[in-house]
Amino acid sequence: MFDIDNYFENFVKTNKIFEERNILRPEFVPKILPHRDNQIRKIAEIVACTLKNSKPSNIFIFGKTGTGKTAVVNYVKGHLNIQCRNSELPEPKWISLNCQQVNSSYRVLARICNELDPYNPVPIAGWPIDVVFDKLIEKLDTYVHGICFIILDEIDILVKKMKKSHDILYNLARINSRLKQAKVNIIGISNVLNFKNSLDPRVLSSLGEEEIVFPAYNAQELKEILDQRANFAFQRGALAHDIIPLCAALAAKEHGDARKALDLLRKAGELAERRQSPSITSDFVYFAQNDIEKDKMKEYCESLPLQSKAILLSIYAMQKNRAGNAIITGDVYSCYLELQKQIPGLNKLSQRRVSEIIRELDLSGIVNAQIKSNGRYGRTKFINLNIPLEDLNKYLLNENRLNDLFDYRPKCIGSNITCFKGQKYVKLG
DNA sequence: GATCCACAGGAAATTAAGGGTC
DNA sequence: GACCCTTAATTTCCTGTGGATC
Repeated sequence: MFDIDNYFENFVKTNKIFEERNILRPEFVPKILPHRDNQIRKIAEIVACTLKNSKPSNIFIFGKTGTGKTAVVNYVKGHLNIQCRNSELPEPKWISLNCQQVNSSYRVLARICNELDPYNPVPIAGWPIDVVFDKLIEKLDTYVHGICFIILDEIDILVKKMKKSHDILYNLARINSRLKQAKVNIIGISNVLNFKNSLDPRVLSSLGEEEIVFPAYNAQELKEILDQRANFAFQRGALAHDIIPLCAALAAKEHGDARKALDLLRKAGELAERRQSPSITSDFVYFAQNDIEKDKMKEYCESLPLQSKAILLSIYAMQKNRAGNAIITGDVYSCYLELQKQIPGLNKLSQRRVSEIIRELDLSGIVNAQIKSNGRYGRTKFINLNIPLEDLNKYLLNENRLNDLFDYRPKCIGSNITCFKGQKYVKLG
């Protein structure tokens, strides 16, 4: 039996690992941002005209996740605000939106309005979009006495999701011609390097006046970033000498993601602390890496809608019972139709939608769906689970409606015939 | 080289839901 | 309560794909 009192007593006695763990969190902005001098200088040069009360050019910032885009913008923002205060100029207004959460034209406009005037909020739905736009102009002129920077983080998601967002971005980029007093500057941030190609040329010419690319960090740069933070985050002697190079090397393998490197280091520290180890060793880093991956998968599976869980369960059932046969989209759909009848309150989806959900599962990394052509036997996805069956079983356990179906043996698996649109076909081997 | 299969996936249409105004 | 608006989810329709087979 676990001796909880003894554990707590030992926990207090063992050496502290962390001095200040928040320093390792991604939202922490350090006083110095290593290897981002060029980008800081470029943004500073563009926004400096704010100090002469002129509107800076709109900016597009590109770079993969964890390359310091948001941190650099926040860094410049802090310094520009201080400079404005020192020069007795009105401080610019900064409105930051993450387009993953605020992902429709209406919501973007409404959110900006509500940031400017939280006491008279625009409703979350119901108004015609041009009315919201007029309201935005009114609020900008009322509440902004200088420059208003609108930061659209992950702007590519907004554009990908909505055709109408092109119009809104175009209108936002040209909003200054309708403003009497305020001036608006747009900073678009994207993780997708070729995102520009998907933009309407009108939007691109008005919005992308300046472009800044954030390259990925290499292992040496990541090591220096980790060194800088670790000095303040950990107790002296808590880190073995090889830990930071190891974390940097593991993160560098994944397109130089500093956020991932910091996460890995923090998680390794937390594991060492929980195991009451006096220091962090490389084993804790590997455990942490494994834990981060598992946590991501678990969180992803648990947050899936019921339909996606049912499709995942169909792939699970096929893989468990397939006896060496390949799993293709048609099989998964047949199995899904069998399961759907047994899950209360679950509507039947079309094969088109099921195919789309399989694609989403593939993008998330939980399954591997590779398109292959079998000549005259057609072209389809060959699907495999990317995680062990027992792990998926655990991740889906929180969905009560699926609990009785983990041992389900699909009827379609017993025959070599599959049905589609009323026609029978011989299955692939 | 033409044909065929089993989808893949883009685009448009449809439906339902949530909220507003009058 | 009727009607309008936006959005999200899904369906329907359609064209494209790539390699085995004819």
